[in-house]
Amino acid sequence: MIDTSKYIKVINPSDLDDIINSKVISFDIESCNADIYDKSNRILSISFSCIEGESKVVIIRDNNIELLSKVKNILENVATTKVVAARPFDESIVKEKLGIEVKGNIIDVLTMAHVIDENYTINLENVANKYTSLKNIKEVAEGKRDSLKDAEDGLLVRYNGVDSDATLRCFNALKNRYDKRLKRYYQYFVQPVQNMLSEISTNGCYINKEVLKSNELELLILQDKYEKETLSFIPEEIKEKYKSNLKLTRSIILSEYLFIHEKGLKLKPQMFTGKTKKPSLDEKHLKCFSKVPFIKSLLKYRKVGKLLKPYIFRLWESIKKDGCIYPNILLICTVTGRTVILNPSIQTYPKRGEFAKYIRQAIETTEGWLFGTRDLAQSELRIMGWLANDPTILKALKDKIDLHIKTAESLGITRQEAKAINFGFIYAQSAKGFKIYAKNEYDIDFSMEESENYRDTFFNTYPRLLPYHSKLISETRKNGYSESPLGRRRHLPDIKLGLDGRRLGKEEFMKRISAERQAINSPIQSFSSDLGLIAMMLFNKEIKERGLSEHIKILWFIHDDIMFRAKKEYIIEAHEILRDCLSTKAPEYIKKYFDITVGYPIESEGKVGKNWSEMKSISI
DNA sequence: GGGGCCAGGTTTTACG
DNA sequence: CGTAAAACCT
Repeated sequence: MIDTSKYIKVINPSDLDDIINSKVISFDIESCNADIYDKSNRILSISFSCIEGESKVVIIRDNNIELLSKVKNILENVATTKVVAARPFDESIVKEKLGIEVKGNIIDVLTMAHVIDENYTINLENVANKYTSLKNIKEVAEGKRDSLKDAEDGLLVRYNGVDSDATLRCFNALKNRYDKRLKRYYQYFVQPVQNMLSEISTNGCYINKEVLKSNELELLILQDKYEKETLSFIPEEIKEKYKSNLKLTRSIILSEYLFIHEKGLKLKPQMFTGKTKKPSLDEKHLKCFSKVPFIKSLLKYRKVGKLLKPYIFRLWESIKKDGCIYPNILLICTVTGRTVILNPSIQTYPKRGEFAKYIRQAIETTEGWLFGTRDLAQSELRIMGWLANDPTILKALKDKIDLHIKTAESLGITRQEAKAINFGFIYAQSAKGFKIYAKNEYDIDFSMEESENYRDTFFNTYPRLLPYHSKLISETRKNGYSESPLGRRRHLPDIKLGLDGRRLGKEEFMKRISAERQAINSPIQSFSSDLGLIAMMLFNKEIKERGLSEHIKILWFIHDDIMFRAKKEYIIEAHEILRDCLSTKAPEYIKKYFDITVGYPIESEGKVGKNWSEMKSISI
């Protein structure tokens, strides 16, 4: 049982004196819901801890002015370090609902935990269970959490109190687990980037609802048309059999019509699903029969449906009262340090194909503003060439020869094919993997021998890649984790399977070679992402220092692409600043704080546009 | 003895 | 309710 006897409701401002006098405090907010920009949402209480096992909980819904001013003093005191769980929620909601700007160093214990071990679900309860003696903190809610709004003070105090207590205990436990290298990664990468992400989280992006509505209507009409058209091909016998729930999304109906039923198409399946070995129904396989009118129609129906449900309908849900979206950028989510964007999940928005414009047109700037994007040119290939010290890649970069063209020339294939080969082989794809890949992507049948030849030619062209792969694998085996140049770690226990000489079963063997490829990919992918984020952080800093905060607003980062909006008259300047942050300031920062010289030219390409559908390249 | 979709994600739907 | 498959992104 959790001892909640020292979680105390604050009555007088003086009850908070120990908090205001502490160097390190934790705090936690309870609100009606998780949506900061929801007008009906409000803060219920705020809890502080400065000693493990104790919490001071201020009930905000009582609206005690005297207490609120004390809370403001605490949160705005630059001299105290504030520890929270899950930035930037607490600081953002305090700013939005109470107008209080949290100042001083803000540290997120969930981030601290993720940097130590990226392989498990991060939430306060898990972290507390793993690192502290405070177990199962959800217990204090007595199994109910949905009605905190009307909960009696006692429950609110316990519920809120345990969170700030757990947060403080996690902080104390986790800081002892940081060695020098992790500390450096945290201090000079994680912390400043998280501060930047918190700052830009309030830079909304306008959505043109008229455009969205009319595109949606157009798609709904198309969807209806394709559905009727597709269904009309299916014979009555099959329709009758499934009449209780006749839908084109049901695999059983499609399979029966395509492959099985006497009155159906009787097609011979060529590709099968991974786990269950059923005839595949995905686009790739269906395209093998692209002459069949039913399949053409079905694929269109699917495309339109895909655009409507996850993209257009979900986008509506993300638009706030002011007509803007405020996407949530997560820094601690993926095992390699790539960011994830949610609400809406814009990093998956279609970019190519005839339907992409239906969603991207609605993401539009307001009058007088323009979007700018800048993406890192061939980021991961360049990083691989640098870290492997591969003479061919480094020379091509020096001579400004496109790396995909270089591969295309060496292997006697097109640039597009070379692109796929580059991305496959730099992360140690096998000849057999390549054979399957070439079949899937280009419908080219290579013999095993031809595939092996391509692989051999590739690695002869870039001779330092294989030795570098071996080095990464052996280092990861030794340490149990791979490490990026800046010090981000990826724990890969499976890489040690079979090293004791034990014969491995197929499954275990697959786990091991998968871990080996991950060991090769992780440091590269991680560094690429970190570099972009450092540049973004420096861009943000530069914007503030030049007094341009009202004219340039950073929006988000999609793996190698930074997106911002700027007033028309500042768009050129914004691009110039960001370009310099990427190619010059970021490597300077990395040299200064990590003592690493980035050994390849960092180049980026800029685009500008009124909406996200029609972005045009610019020569800056 | 050889095995093998390059890696990292989100969201939706159907199904047992 | 968890898993698999599908479709979208870098």
